Amino acid sequence: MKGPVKTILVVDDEPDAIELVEFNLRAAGYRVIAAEDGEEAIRKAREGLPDLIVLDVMLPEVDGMAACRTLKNDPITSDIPVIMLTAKAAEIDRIVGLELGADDYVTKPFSPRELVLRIKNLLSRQDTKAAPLPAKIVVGKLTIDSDRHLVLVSGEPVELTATEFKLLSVLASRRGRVQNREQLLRDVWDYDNYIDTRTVDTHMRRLRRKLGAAADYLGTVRGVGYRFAESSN
Amino acid sequence: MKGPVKTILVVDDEPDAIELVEFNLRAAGYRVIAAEDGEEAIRKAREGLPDLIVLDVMLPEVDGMAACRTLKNDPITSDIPVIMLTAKAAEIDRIVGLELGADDYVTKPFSPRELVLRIKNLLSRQDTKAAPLPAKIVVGKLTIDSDRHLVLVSGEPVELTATEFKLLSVLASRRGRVQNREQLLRDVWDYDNYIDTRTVDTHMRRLRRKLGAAADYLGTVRGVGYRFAESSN
DNA sequence: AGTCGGCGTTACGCAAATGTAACCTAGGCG
DNA sequence: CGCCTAGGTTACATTTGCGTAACGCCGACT
Repeated sequence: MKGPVKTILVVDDEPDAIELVEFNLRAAGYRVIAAEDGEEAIRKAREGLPDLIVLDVMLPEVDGMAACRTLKNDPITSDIPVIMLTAKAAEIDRIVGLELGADDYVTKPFSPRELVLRIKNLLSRQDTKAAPLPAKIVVGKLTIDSDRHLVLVSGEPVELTATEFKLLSVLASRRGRVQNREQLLRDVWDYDNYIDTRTVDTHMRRLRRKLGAAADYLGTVRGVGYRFAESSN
Repeated sequence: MKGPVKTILVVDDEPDAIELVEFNLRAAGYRVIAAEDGEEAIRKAREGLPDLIVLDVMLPEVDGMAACRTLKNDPITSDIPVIMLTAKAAEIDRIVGLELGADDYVTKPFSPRELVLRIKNLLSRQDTKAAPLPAKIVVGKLTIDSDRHLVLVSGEPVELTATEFKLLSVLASRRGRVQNREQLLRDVWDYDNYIDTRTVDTHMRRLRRKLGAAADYLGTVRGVGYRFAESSN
């Protein structure tokens, strides 16, 4: 399933840099719009509502950091992921400290490949974050009803704890897509970052045991994460 | 405000009929999935969870009426409005008499325009179903009469305070669905936000004690909230 | 003023749920 | 064939959530 074409707003004051990035993003299948200073960037972000913004730190007029802060404070644009381009790695710490709300950082010079990867990463995260968990999910002999907080396997109710239920719901709602442990910790444990990733394994184990016959749906993708699939093996 | 695209499941064994309906519904902005017999219809309804079902009365295998009854008896699909297609107007009375639970009837041949109008009508009704508290709720040995502010357990009146009564009513009116403490505070205590969520627990305790034998209906879903259910344990 | 019932809060203890660590198993690679 | 790593499995200490009871405030009624 292929989503609609994503639009990226690229902001840099050097035409050469713009051209390079633009060329590579187009090649990767994105639509690109460009801006050359912070003011233009904010205007185009508000008007074009791009799916992601690549923003150079150093800009004439309104500089990149100020632009980032403005974008993130404006409810219209605050959900758009921002990748900041910095000249020196050392700058990143300082920028992060300012809590501008940028979502990722890339140091110049960067390989176009790396930038595209980071963009993909951020966009996919955005996709999965947006969709709220559906109220009911029915797959084969498994039924998940969020309203009633009820799980049925072949019609028989199964008792799950709150965490187990949420884990199952998140996996099932992303049917077929592999979720790595970090994603699961983020989505099930709500940004509670100080939890060991192996904890996910333990809960998967508990889930599988309780689901019995329906445990087949919970597949492991070695080295990557877990996935909800109809035919797992 | 434009909601998400609605999905309609169309069930008919004549490909021509499906095609006609499908074309017109698509034109009206709906997503359409199709099924050709009752069994397929039930399966696709459970898995696809469409927002509405258009169901022909005459079908091979499991016929339309049986399918309708099955759909309406299954908690997963029972909320989905069903429009039945019948060949003769005279049939409608008979079908209504069977109390299948269908929400509307359209006789063949029908104008696509008419069908679309009825669909819109049913869907909008679905959206605005903000369910006010019903006047009377009777579940097993428990009777709640809002008008008289009266609760009976196995025919015996039970004295409840105003808060207890409202809490019980709200829970009972959402039978089966789990309500978290915030929801209960909102609906029972009317937006009085400065109340500790643990207060809900205390009132649940008082309610349970007063209800005695009927306290079984009040289930706890650990980590989530409370639920009114017929079989709690 | 004094009493009383209803309500929100707080304290406490038990049991379920949870996170972690340790050990075991199996798949992938040389 | 044996190592190595990722994940399965198990056990356990800790944490959390809730039932329960007791307290104190407040308004109504006497």
